[in-house]
Amino acid sequence: MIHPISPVLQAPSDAAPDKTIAMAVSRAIHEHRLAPGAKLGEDELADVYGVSRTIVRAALRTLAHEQLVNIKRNRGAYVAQPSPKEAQEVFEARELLEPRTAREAALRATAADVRRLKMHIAKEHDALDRGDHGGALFLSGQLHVEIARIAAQDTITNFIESLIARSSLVVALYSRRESAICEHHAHDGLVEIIEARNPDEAEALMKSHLVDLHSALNLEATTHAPRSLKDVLGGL
Amino acid sequence: MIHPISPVLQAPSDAAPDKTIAMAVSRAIHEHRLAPGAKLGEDELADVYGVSRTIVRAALRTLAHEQLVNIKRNRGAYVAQPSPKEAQEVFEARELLEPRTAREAALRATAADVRRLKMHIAKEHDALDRGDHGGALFLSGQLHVEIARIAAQDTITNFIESLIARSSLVVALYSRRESAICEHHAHDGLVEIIEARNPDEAEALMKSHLVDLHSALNLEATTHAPRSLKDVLGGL
DNA sequence: GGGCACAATATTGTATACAACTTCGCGGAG
DNA sequence: CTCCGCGAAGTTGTATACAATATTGTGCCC
Repeated sequence: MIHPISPVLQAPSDAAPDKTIAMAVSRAIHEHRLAPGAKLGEDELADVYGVSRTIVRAALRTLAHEQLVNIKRNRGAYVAQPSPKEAQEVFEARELLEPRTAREAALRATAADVRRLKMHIAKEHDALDRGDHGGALFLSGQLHVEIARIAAQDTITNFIESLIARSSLVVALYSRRESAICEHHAHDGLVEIIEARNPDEAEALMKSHLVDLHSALNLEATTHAPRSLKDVLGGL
Repeated sequence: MIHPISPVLQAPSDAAPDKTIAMAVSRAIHEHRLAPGAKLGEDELADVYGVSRTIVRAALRTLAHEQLVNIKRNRGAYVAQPSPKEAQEVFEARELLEPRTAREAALRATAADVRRLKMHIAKEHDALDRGDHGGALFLSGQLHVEIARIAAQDTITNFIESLIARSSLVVALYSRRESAICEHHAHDGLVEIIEARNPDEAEALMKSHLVDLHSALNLEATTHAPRSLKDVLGGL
């Protein structure tokens, strides 16, 4: 079976243009080039990508459905700012879904799958070495998607994709450690265990990996409210 | 906290018109008034709802994202026809998510919540008594959403909503018993246990309820392929 | 009579024009 | 000086016009 979704989050050039734009913006969010709260003006985007607002609106709608973007009627689209509660929920959901997919992946992974995962990790290391922080962040999330994909449960994989995209926003808002990227050794370990076809350990390791990530967040409602301008500059 | 989503799947009249249409179509699918595979012409819908194609297209896009509708580029939108594999996945995902929400609901349900659930069941019975098969089918699914809502995990609730919508299509395609609606006694039992604040039993009962539903399906790939015309009339 | 090519029709995709709404700035009244 | 209201500018929402693509129908050729 051929994976229906492009593994690099890049639309083929002959695809629907709105999907191309949605992916480009999505990627910019993943890589923390677009901060939570950033305004996404329609004319501006239309100009950047050389299409009409019609297309841009379709793309924004897609992103809104994935909860990466907030569309306020008559007031425009903004990169989403998950509340602490939402952030909590995203990770709880991941902790529910991903251990299961890790287990399934350990059961089903082919040699080719494992090869792909290893290549993925190599790219991740490479990006970090090159100082491409954004790229590493993005790839780090995508590894989780790749693992879910091996489990061959498209429905759950789609959920996970959506959760990982939102995790990017959560990390941008609430990460307390500077580099809250998945530590590489964690990912190395995961892939090794999948290669070893050890479902129980894969499940457990994924769970603990997610708990680690979760606990690296600072979700105190008091410190980080959904950062509005008033809030940021309120002291003055 | 006020529930942000309308519990009756009906958009307020002052809301965005595309959401109104999306909900109307969604409901028609829920109630099996729109069969899987039905073509959803843009002009036709625009005419029915008295809006321009712009709005209709937005609505169709929303439905496509929920996987209730399949949009084939340049060829139109059709009510989705989940494959047996997809059907399987939908129920597996439900079996993973819903027992958890049932547990949580049993822990958190207020008296008002329980009252709402009971009223919901009453409406369900009522619809059946009136012979409103479609309405009963719809309400039956919505009860699961209501329970998820009590768990107050919006992220997971959204997933479940999406899964239940798709379940409607799955039932339309693969149900082997005539009335594959959740049996009322099953729902009665669920609500009772939630009222009794018994999380363990709630979790177990939801799980077995879903397994029941799942096993009422005939997912043999040979018998029910995604019904295309060729397939239906192939014998001639 | 069957099959293929081409024209006619219908439907979807995109851009643009216009309407509605929000926001910002100005000016006057208190 | 502050506050309210009004108007201008800018942005989003919707409808429509046009372009591109798929589908259907017709007629010619074999």
